[in-house]
Amino acid sequence: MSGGGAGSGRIERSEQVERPERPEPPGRRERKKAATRQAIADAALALFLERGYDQVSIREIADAADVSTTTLFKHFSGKEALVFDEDAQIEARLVAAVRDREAGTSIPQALRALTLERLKFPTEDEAFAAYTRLVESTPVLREYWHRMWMRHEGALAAAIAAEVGAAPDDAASAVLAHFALETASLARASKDPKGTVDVAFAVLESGWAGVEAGSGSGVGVGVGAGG
Amino acid sequence: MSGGGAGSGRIERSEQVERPERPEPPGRRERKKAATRQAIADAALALFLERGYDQVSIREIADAADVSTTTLFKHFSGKEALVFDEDAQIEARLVAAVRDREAGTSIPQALRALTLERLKFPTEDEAFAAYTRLVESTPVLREYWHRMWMRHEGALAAAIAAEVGAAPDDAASAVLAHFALETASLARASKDPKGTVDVAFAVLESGWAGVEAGSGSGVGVGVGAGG
DNA sequence: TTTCAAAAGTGCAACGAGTCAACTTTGCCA
DNA sequence: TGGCAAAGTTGACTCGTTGCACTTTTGAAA
Repeated sequence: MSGGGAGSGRIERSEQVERPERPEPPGRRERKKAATRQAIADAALALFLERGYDQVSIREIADAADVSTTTLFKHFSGKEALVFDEDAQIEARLVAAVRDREAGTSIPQALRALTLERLKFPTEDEAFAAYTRLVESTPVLREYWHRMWMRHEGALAAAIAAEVGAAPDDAASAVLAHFALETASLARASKDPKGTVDVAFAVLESGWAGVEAGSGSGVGVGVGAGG
Repeated sequence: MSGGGAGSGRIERSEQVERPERPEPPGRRERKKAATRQAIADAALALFLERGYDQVSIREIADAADVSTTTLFKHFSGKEALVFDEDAQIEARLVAAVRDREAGTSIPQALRALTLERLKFPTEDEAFAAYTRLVESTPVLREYWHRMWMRHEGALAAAIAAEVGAAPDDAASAVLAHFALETASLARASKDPKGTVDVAFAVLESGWAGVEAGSGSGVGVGVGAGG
């Protein structure tokens, strides 16, 4: 699920949405390149959904997309990457959730909201549900997703530190960032995701209030959303 | 670092310690089997330390130990496993730390002590330091260690739940177990491991006190539970 | 327009990890 | 001693991934 809400998951390939970021590819070359990439991704997802991730080989995907395996790996860093889009906006949304939160909202509360939003997936959309099932049921894909998600740990920690006026490598901010991000995986593995998220952020909420109050230079500890 | 204190790391192969668990192998057969396993592990570690993990192939290790690759994989589940011992006692120590803690010691406090003990490694022992360096500098080995470590999450969560009289699948206990175990990895990546452990468990300490008190229904945090 | 070199795309063959299916050796025990 | 089962061997095979060489495209100079 690389794109919970607005859209960035690989599943979107089937919806012909016009991305505002790249309205029209500049040159003929880039357009062809994008088409090749899309053909590979489409073939891969179709085969994965049909027979399961482990039952499909790279060579089969390359054949289905009518390219060589070398070309496939020029477009995607590995087999797992065939399932996910890059989704550069994840990090921006995490940082924004912390920086632009409303007054009176604590940092853990803001992160809780974003985590819940990301866990919520519409079971109505059968195609998306199938995609989710594929990722959830394949350990290597779950781990890849987890790595992608945790890659933003540093940026989130820095955003939190900036918000409370601490050094960029502040330990407490790093701890909060790590635990908050980990909550998504924890909840996903739980049989009551929402309840787990609530409990986790309840712990972080009161725990964070404690360490923040006792942190060295007491900058405006309140919720005053700077920025 | 699969064996911080008393000993269970693969590095022990060089110290001829007599393990109380298996004082003397029963038959010649099992002794030979253990010897083969040890020869493979020794050859692997020696080569890894000499040239680096990625620069050594399975076949080289098998050759050095004078066995076939098939035999090697009969003894070890994969290349990463060549570096770590099974270490079944980790889980026992985690559960014991929670169950047998002294009166007046909170569960997070007990887990903090165990985490700190596990992070502390003697830099005096050059062989062990080299082993640590190998694991730390090889991403795939770090990840493998993390997976090994987190595998005990369920058992720890159950122990915590039992201790506070909650159901075995209690969400709060699962959250505490997960966060407490994650702290080890978080601290290892930090430039001030001990400080990070202190901050992380400070968060968990006060956070846990909050949810434990309010367990049952509404957690004492007024976050608008939409949904 | 022609020419040409760099860049980008492509394909083949190969490498390393890991598996599989037969077959041989070896310890164990009746 | 004979026979069973575990341990080990061999060789070929699959699969993800990469290096190398070859072809096409592109942009700029002549």
